[in-house]
Amino acid sequence: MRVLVAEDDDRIAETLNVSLTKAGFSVERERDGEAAWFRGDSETFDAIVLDLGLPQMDGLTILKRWRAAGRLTPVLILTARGQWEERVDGIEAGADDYVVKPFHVQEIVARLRALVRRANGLASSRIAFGKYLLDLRTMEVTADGVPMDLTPQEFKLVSYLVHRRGQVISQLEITEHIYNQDYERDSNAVEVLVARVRKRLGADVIRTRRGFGYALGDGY
Amino acid sequence: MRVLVAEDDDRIAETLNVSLTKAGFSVERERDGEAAWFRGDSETFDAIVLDLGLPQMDGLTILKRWRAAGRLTPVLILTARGQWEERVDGIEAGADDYVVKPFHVQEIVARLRALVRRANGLASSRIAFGKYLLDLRTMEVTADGVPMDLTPQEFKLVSYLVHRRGQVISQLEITEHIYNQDYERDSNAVEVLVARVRKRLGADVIRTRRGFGYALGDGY
DNA sequence: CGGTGGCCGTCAGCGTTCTGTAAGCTGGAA
DNA sequence: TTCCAGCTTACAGAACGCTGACGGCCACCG
Repeated sequence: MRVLVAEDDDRIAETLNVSLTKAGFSVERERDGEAAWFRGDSETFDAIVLDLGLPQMDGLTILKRWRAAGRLTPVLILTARGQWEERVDGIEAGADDYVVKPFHVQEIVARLRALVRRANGLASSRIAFGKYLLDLRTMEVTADGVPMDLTPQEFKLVSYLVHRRGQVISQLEITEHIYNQDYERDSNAVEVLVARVRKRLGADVIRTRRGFGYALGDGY
Repeated sequence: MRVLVAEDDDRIAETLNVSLTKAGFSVERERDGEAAWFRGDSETFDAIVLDLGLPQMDGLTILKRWRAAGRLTPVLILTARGQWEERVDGIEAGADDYVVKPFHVQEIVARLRALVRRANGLASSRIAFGKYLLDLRTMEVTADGVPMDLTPQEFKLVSYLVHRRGQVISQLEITEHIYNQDYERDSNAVEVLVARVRKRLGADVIRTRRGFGYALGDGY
């Protein structure tokens, strides 16, 4: 497990380094924002610990850039006590978790483990597709942070397609997965639903494979 | 906050039940190991108090199974005085904290609160959200030092939402975590409760995500 | 012991939003 | 051109959540 620690305070960084190493992570460290952004953008880590108050480039900016570039590496944010707006901003910018300073190192370790597990397992709580971000925690699909206001059924459909990205899925399969068992065989409910999603997210999001079913559009 | 107490001794269990309930937890209890394991595996609790000496299935086994299955619920272990090895084993098996019998109930309460807080990434027992301050010890919500006089149920709701800030929580989840097991399936108790909290703290505090559930409002 | 007040779940009614259905239309494939 | 899978639109019933009123329950108090 490779972790990037982006933290300018030497004392904190050293504490993290010791504990994380002991916990079996291999730790890389950067002290300024620009360097941190570059490494996070060009290398692959299993998780990143990101202090919001970095010199050169602000932590939030870094995070947003990564997310905009489609980097899905789990990010744990370090924020000063009581800066709750920062936390909210951080989450909206795409942080997967945050910890308030001063913190217990054990906590960071535990949370990093959880993040990595979640990211490796099937269930990451945030999935990017095209310009959209699907968040299972908030049950939201956003484009650049703007919520798309999907209804429950619409969300289910998108969510299902995204989870099976790259595959063509028949109407029957869709029906079975997003409806209860008491569905009507001959019903155009799915077609209508697809139309509704297209109206919200754009016609390209769902591609029709006439005679076979539907799939996420190219580039999604 | 929903807590599972896995304890075979009726007297101890009852003591815990009373104190934890008074402290704002909703308590579920199991007396034997197998039942405890099953419930901890299949339901979600915010914390678990686990006696190591349970009939049917040993506490350590239970804990290991939960951890092996990826259950991250904070677990506080009850262990007999002087059983030093048990404690070590417990920690290695994935316990988050332990208390030695005989114990002061206050200590359990305090430690449980700390566990729940830590599990949710909150450092202090006083948590700010928006202009409000939530104090878990006094069970009070204040705005600029002015108490908002929430009733116990109202406080539970707010507290739960704050602990899970950033997530959308379904009515079912809310019911499960702030009421005891004997809840009515079809009841609008939660809706009414939400309305009452909004009347006190302002309509924005709780956002409705129609068809999904509730979440703390933007900026909280 | 009876009265009072606060808490809280239930209920009925209402407005809003969601969603499946139906009916007619479109467009791609053969 | 024909045909049919899929699209579009309108609509009505269902689902959802909000509100105000009510009453049971319990603690407190005279």
